[in-house]
Amino acid sequence: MSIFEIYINKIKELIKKKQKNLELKNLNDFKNVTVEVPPSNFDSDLSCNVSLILGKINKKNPKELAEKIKKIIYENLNDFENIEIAGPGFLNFKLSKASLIANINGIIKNRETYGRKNSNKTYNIEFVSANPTGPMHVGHCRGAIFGDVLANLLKFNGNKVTKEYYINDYGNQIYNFVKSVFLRIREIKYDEEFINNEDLYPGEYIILIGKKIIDENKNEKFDNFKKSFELLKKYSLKYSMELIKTDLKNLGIKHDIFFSESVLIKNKLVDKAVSHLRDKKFVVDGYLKPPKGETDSNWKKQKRLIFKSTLFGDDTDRALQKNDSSWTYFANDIGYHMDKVNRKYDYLINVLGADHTGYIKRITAAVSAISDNKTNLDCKVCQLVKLFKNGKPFKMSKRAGEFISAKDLLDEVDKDAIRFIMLNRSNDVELDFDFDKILEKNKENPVFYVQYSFARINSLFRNLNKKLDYDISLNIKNFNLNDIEAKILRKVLEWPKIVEVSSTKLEPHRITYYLYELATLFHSYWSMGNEDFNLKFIENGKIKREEILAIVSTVAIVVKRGMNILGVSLPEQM
RNA sequence: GCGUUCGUAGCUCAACUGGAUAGAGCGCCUGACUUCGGAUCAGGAGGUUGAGGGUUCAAAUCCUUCCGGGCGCACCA
Repeated sequence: MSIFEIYINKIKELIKKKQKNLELKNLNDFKNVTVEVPPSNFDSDLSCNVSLILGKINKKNPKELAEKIKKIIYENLNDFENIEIAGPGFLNFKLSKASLIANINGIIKNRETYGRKNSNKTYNIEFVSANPTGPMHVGHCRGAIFGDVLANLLKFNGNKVTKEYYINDYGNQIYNFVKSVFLRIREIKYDEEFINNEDLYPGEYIILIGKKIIDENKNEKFDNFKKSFELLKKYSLKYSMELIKTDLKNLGIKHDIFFSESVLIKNKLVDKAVSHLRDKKFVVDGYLKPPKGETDSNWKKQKRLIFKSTLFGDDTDRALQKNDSSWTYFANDIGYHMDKVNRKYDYLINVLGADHTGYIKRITAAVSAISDNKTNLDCKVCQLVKLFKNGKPFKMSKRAGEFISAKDLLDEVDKDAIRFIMLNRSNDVELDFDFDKILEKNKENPVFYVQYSFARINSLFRNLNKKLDYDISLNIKNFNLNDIEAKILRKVLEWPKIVEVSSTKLEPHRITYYLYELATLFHSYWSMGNEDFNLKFIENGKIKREEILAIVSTVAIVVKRGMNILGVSLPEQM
């Protein structure tokens, strides 16, 4: 349990017990009552808003109520050295030396699990799901890393997480992809010019795939597209998935399940899902309304199968069949999601690119319909990545087949830096990715800055001939923290809160920000010895005070836990 | 037009699902290297949180009307 949970529970219990003395009629289950980190300008470790909340529902002056609660806490708990009432009625607590020591010891003792928010749910995270028509590009990287770190985070808390990739290996795009490979093969084998048009994939990788296929099928003439189609499809998909899997591997990502759309269709999962929804009357024969703003000249009214997604909050009902009565992409996706629902996860998460925002309502509607509102699907959108080099943006042009691929990125920048930078923004904000900054070894590069703090801590321990997990013993009689040490410890105590919020909100960027802040405090602490010789850590080869090692150890522990979740390496020396 | 998302310091962004005096980095100005690794640090200037209205003890955060950018918008995937 985190320090915040421990004290919120203690305070609640105490107030419940003393409810009459406090003349509180209504506790309302302590809804919205929290223990938080106070703003940094207050010299306190913890802060509680209980008197503001209870004051309001009991129509009492919050400051007066706070005084009473403060008195009761003093009389019943001896964890605090000081309690202050601040602002409109916050209770600010300063922990006693004994409880500070207990906390530090607890962190050091439970270094592997410190910060964990215990939970044992099952999650399915679908992410990347890049079309198998070509290698991954930079935008996919962001979603890939986001999903992977989310998985790490949820696993850290004790949940079971399945990482899944949906392969869209069906439909027109695959036809065009295979055709492109065919035409490239004709080009190589028979010197026929490859004439690009909008439906085809011109990229260089298509040529490579073509060459590989030629090598593996020496006797095949490739004189008839129809005849060669199945063979070409098999190999083309295989090789392009290999490209994608290599990129993922180089980013440090491994999915548990690759789920194929064409297998889904072959196994009639779509038919099953649709008839399931038809039984519930959510799928009917009907007519779609023409899109608004469209003049009806192009609009053909046609009877088709329709999913009534408006019953579940969508803006319009959605077609499940095309004009030729084959399934739409959405229908297939319903089949896929029914399969996920049937696999009985507690939570489903889809990580999507910004261009799929418009798809969210209908797919969440579908999941609600399939599961009778029992399964919750959370769609997280990763916004665009904008690349910069030499201060200038580069553009990606899909038409010319020129885009910056994950491989291009990995060739220049190591995976640690890519992972950290991609998470250095909230997922719903566009991200500027600067090739130059990321290669620098200074403060402008946050990955380096955080790694460097850990390296410095290791260097300190090396100088003392001690190991990082050396058994620190603190003595209550002469335990004393200076201002910066108290500040650092408060930051370290905040770690469980960061884990909790990041995982409940599914926002891993909070971890990168936090680690940067922690590293800043640490570097500042480290450098104080430059200003004032008395603040140096070591004298005559020995540590001056045991508290220093304790504080620094807790920093190392948290940095390590954080970077593990981010999947970023943490060298002991740089 | 509809939906969705964002708008916070000169620039790029945070802000603990409503909290206290809105915080970082870059850039700008001023300082600290006989170093426990200066690959760093200390200090300063910089804000009507796009605009107006509302909800309340408390709003960048919730509601509402505008303004402005991104993305999407039958039968593609």
